Amino acid sequence: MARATIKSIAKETGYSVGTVSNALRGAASVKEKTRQEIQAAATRLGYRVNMDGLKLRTNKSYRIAVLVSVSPDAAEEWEGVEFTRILAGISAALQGSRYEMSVFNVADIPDAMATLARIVQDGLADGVIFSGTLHGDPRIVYLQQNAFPFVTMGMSDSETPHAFVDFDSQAAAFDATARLVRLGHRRIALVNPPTELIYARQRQTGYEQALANAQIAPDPALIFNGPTTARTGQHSFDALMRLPDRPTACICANEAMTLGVLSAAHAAGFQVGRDLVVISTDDLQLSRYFVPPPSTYYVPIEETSRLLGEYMLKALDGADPSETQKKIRATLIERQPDTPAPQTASIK
Amino acid sequence: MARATIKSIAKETGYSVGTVSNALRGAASVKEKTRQEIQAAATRLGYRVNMDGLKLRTNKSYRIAVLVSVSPDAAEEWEGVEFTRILAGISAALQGSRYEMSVFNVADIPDAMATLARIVQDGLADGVIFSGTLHGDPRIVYLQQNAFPFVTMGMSDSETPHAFVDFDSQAAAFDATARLVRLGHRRIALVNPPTELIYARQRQTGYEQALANAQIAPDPALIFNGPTTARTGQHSFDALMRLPDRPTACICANEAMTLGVLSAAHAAGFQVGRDLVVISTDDLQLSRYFVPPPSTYYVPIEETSRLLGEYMLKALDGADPSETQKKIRATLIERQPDTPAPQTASIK
DNA sequence: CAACCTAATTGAAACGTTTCAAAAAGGATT
DNA sequence: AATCCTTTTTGAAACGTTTCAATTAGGTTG
Repeated sequence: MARATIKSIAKETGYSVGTVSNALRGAASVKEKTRQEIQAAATRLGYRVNMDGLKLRTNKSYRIAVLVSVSPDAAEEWEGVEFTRILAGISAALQGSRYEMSVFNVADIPDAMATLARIVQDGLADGVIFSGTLHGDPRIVYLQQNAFPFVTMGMSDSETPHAFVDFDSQAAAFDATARLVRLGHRRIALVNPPTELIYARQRQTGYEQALANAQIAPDPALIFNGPTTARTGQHSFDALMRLPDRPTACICANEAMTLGVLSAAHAAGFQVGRDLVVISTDDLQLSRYFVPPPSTYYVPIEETSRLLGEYMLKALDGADPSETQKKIRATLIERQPDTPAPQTASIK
Repeated sequence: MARATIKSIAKETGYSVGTVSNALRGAASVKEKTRQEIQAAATRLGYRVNMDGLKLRTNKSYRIAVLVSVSPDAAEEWEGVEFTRILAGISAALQGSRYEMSVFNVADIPDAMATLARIVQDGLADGVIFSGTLHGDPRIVYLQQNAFPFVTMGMSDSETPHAFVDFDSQAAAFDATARLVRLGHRRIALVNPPTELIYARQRQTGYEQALANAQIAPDPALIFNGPTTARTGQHSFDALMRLPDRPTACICANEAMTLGVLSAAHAAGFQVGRDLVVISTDDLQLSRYFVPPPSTYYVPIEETSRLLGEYMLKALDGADPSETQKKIRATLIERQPDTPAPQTASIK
């Protein structure tokens, strides 16, 4: 038995194709009794709309493009792992809707721009989701110019409001710093993402605010920026240890960086937890298995990503940006005993 | 300017729609000169086929379904992370073809069967790729019965040959075990995936062969099976340490399990590398950052996954299974000094 | 009951593609 | 020049859907 179509339902019920189509979409012009009758037949025959016919007719793609940035060395490094969860979250939100998720791998920003141009011009998708918002993000500029629906993971500095879901990086960095200060730490390192990322600035601001509150002058030598990989963590630690006045604590922006710091510390013979305190922000919940397991600010990323999908659907529905913006606070998971600062930055 | 279609090319060149369609597909019935003329017009107008029209007409989906198994606790654990790479590889292979990749999340085997039924019956995809082959795998049985094209990651015990890409798990386990035996280890633990997975058996076989070669009787107490997560590694280690006669080495099936073992060892005050040797198999290249970094058998998973995509395309093209089967050897990356076995299983 | 209005239904066209029987165009052979 | 092949091109139908002008049915009103 072939798959049920609008036509077969029309034949079955005796109504015309047009009526069946209208009925199934719940158009007001169809009499309620008729609607029910047609609906019943549809369920009985196991009707499911053929998206190809629909797309062809409506000239909509019913697709949400998700831009996934994979840097060239991603294959060598632990980068972009969180995308698995992000995609899972988005796809969960799209379940039940007519939209499907389509992944576009992009290498860098120019590549992303080229991809967006294709998406917008060729109608490859009806909306876009991407992460890693930049200062004066060209992607946002372009999409807003073309009035193309999108949701970002991370807020932007765009004048025009748009849909986004963001972690409150500033608050997390502030809390982490303040916590360490409270324990007596005065020289605290910050291992941060590349400066062009908005949330790198947010983190740094939170960090500096907490220091200012404690009247500690920030030291630029303690701040590192780089790709959110273990390698960056490793290199940051190595550089830190070459400083004449070493830090007693280190705040990392994600698990990969944390892993790199721990790895380098071990290689250098440092005992983390005694010589140095490390605090992280979690992507997955992996850091509990690190040696030693660090305290961490955790955000359930999959759940958060679901919001991305939901906001996208709302945006496509014409929702006002004010309904599709959210900032999410991270929660602290304590794994290290509250190690106070050593009297002097200790050397093994 | 609207997007070019076959119709607009027909108008432009003066040929009929049918001729243009045939020409663009390179049908032999079209005169070479005409073909070139039409082809030129197509390029000039920037023609790109509209897949929705194509799909509707041909009743093909031009889609490759990839079954991604996410267990319920995947969100809590480091499981399925390698899928990011697998998907990237497959999608790379599909680049340039008319096929696109479509991800189907499935929770377990019954769920996978239900999904496959939908895919096959409703024509959701033209071919399927999945991993984690089982003994008497019902997915393979079903797809073969329905003559539906598929490629598996991992070989199967099916009578009928089919396309697959596999790691040579048996060889890797054999090599790892033999290497440890050579260093004097006699009690070697094996932290393995669930027994129903074919490659779990393969690993165990390789392990037992190497032991047999050295005339060491295998001890069932040293073999653990469970989800390939850090938690399994952790629990395995804890159980191992309760044995009266402890192992001096441990072979883990993937990075997550390795991480779990290292974590548990650290928590128990064991010094890995002195008290116990751990050897891993890599998914990503992450274990180099572990504390301490273990030696590992590595397979470039993304590159391998590309083969999955290529074989899928070949299979859809009607290629013989013999052309679409490959076993890949892992290469050893040494990170631990070749730690010999301690005189007795040492306790801290 | 005729006339009118509203509510409900129909029919046909259109989206871009492939496919295939039929027609047209060329050539070669008588 | 008539006939017959072969090569090339055409025209129309079909895939499943939406959309919209036109038609019909069903009531109300005068």
